[in-house]
Amino acid sequence: MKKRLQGILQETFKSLGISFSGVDIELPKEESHGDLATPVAMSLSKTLKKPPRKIAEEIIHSISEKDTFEKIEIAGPGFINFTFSKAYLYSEMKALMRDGLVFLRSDIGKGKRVQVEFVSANPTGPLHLGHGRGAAVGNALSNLLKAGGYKVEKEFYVNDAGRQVRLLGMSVFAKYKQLSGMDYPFPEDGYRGDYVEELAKELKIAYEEQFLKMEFDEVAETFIDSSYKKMLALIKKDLEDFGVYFDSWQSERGLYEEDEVQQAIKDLKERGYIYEKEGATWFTSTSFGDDKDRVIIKKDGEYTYFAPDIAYHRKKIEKKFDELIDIWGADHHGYIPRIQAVIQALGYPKESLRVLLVQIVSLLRGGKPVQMSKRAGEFVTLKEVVEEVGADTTKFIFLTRRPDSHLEFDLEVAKAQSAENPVFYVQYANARINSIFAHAKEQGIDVDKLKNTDLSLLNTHEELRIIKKLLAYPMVFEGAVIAHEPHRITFYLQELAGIFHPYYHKYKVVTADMNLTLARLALCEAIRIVLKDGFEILGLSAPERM
RNA sequence: GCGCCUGUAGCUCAGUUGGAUAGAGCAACUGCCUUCUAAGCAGUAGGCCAGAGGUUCGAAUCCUCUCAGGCGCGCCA
Repeated sequence: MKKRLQGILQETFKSLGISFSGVDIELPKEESHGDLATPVAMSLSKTLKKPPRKIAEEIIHSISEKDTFEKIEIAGPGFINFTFSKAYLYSEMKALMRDGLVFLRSDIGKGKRVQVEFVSANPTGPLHLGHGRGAAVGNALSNLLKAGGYKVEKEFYVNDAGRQVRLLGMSVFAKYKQLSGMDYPFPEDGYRGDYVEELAKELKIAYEEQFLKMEFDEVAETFIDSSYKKMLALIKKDLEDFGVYFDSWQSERGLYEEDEVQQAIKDLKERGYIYEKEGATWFTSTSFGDDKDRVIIKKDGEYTYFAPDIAYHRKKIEKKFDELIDIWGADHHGYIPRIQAVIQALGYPKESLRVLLVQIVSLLRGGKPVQMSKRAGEFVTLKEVVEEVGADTTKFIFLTRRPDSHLEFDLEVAKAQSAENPVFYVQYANARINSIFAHAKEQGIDVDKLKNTDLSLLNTHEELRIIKKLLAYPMVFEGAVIAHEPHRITFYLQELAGIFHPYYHKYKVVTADMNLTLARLALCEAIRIVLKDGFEILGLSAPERM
């Protein structure tokens, strides 16, 4: 639809001798403003030194392919509003049904390789709701980009080295001793969740009392490794239950083992971005706009957490992806300048890495904040939320908001709404269509004949409105891919369902009039194709009956 | 103190990167099941887009300032 108009306008401009690249075409909000509109006459008014309406007139006058349109109007301060002819709409709808995804999606990525890194939670405890938001957004974004012609790799960075997993091991060790009645101090900032006790119990069963007399350092490896591995397995399981799968799990330890950390520092040193001061090793991130230089090797010889992060991003960028996307919790936004400094120090443009911030989720129950204290180990996990309100609902709530908006997730509202929840509203449209088809089959209608249906029988206002909405999908899709914004798809689906349900209520699809029935079934089929594509991108299920 | 994010209907949020008379869903009120699914439909009501300036044909959107909330500013991760 848009492409066609673009082509026509391009030609028109040529014949008028006006050079104008990238004609702005938009979907008007108001139905009376036609199917597509362009404000181009207004933008040209200054350079051409003519009033916009006059320019619009000239443009309209020079359009050769009048058959495509039912009418072309000048409106308001100089908009040109295009209303497509029915014949054109039917032919496009036919193309949609024939070509399916080829019609709906467009190849924006052109095979470009992009890596999306998300969740990357420390394997020291279960995922919480904030991770869930990252998971839902990262997954939908990956699907969206894939649908838009990118080759996408989804990666989870596993912090399996360093202080945090060690602390987990120590916590489990302390619990292990305490379980045997020993008076053993729990680490200062240790992990206190119930899962720590579970891990300790499992180790006690496996090793009985053989470590009781030992110090932590003697058994550190056993306790750390078995603990974080179990947590990681749990995280993986929770993500799978949430419908999120990764292509790659990059281990932080692996970076040390493969000498990547050392190499990365050496690399930066050779480039002249490393210096020693007060016994520590520093990276000159201020050369690239960071507030201060950052320590990468401490006075005591230990690496800071930043060192493996440097190595990790160096490794990523040297894999030569065309685009790197990191999805972080907004509380980490302060790290953006230093990571981008790394990117630049390694000789790549800042834009090679795109950091998408996902804002904090505050969890409420009945309007009251749910108290969460990580230190005391009291927090609601993603798993619990998914069990309580459902995976589709949870995802949908995340995907009906911009990632950078602060989000209030009220468990009661999410559940109480469940009867009239937007996600069900959209899924219900799909279920209804399935049910229509089931009914049609029962009536002995040959559902496979839809391809040759006479679509011109679809000429009520509601039907034309639906067809136009379907034909707008490629524009919405394209916009979503370019902007990297899956939530646009969510809103589109709600709008589509929002015109299907009234239609369903007002008209019967399966009637005695066979040709009309087939035409309406074709319309339903087209809706189903689009809904299904949207569900797939958002990672939602498409239940056949509800 | 500095930096980032946010501020739109009673509540939760959109607003097509600057377009036309700012939109949904909840909640409230009035109606609709003998029909392909009522997880639905029809209707009513709800707004100083936090505030003040500026930029221009045109601002919720861009710039400056103010106010409010959130989050960051370690040789912690």
